[in-house]
Amino acid sequence: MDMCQSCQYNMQVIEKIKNQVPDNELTTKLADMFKVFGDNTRIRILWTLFDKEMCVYDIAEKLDMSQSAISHQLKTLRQARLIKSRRDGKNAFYSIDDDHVKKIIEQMVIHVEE
Amino acid sequence: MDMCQSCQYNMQVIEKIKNQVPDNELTTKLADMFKVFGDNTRIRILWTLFDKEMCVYDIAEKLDMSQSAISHQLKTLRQARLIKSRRDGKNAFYSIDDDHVKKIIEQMVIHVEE
DNA sequence: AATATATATGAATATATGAACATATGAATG
DNA sequence: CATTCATATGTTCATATATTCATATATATT
Repeated sequence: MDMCQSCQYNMQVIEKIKNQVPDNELTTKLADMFKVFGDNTRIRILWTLFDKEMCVYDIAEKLDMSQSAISHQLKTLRQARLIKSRRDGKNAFYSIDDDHVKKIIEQMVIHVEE
Repeated sequence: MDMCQSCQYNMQVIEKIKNQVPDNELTTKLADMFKVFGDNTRIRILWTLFDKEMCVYDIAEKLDMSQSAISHQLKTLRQARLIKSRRDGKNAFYSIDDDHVKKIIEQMVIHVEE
């Protein structure tokens, strides 16, 4: 695949989106995905999972929030396929399911920090 | 500045955010910025402005929406400093105000397309 | 089987948001 | 200065969203 070695951009995709406004299907998909990132709790959950997988209780404790609130947001993130879960006994361990997640957040950090 | 030549990432920023979850101030800023991108109309407006500056009426016509709806969203985008405006007689011309905007959307396109 | 622990889920509530509508403002032109 | 054209804004309404609370489910332990 034609890919920039440094930044991992797919050059074909970049070429494709250069000029005209794409159809509503794509822009809606984009907006919906941005929405998933558009919540403080979800951003913090994702960040927590950058290092390593964690179980629900530990995420809740680390972020000082209720188990229920975290569980609800985990569901949202899972449905968006940004994270995945695995059962291990009583625990459910969650981890990042997509290489892009970190890059997407990094890009936004650069934007808000600069 | 220590910057990747290909992808324009600021390496210091990337280093900084590597490990722990940052304070709420940053994550809230991030989430709020993601929220601005998290709307179909705003994504389409930004895309429309990638090529060139445009006036409100032309944006509304191109996206087949009311002048009022577009104007409201332009305000949101302007407050987030993603676009800027200039008056020219009766018209207000809007244009992208930040180099990151395109990269941020591109990154998300890559995510949803792959 | 009964209990404890971890997680998920449904309902309710409060808040945020986007668009429509009506109207106001600003600038050019007769 | 009245009118027209372009844009901005305030209000209202319907919908979406995040959290809390109560409860259900799943797994392990005794």
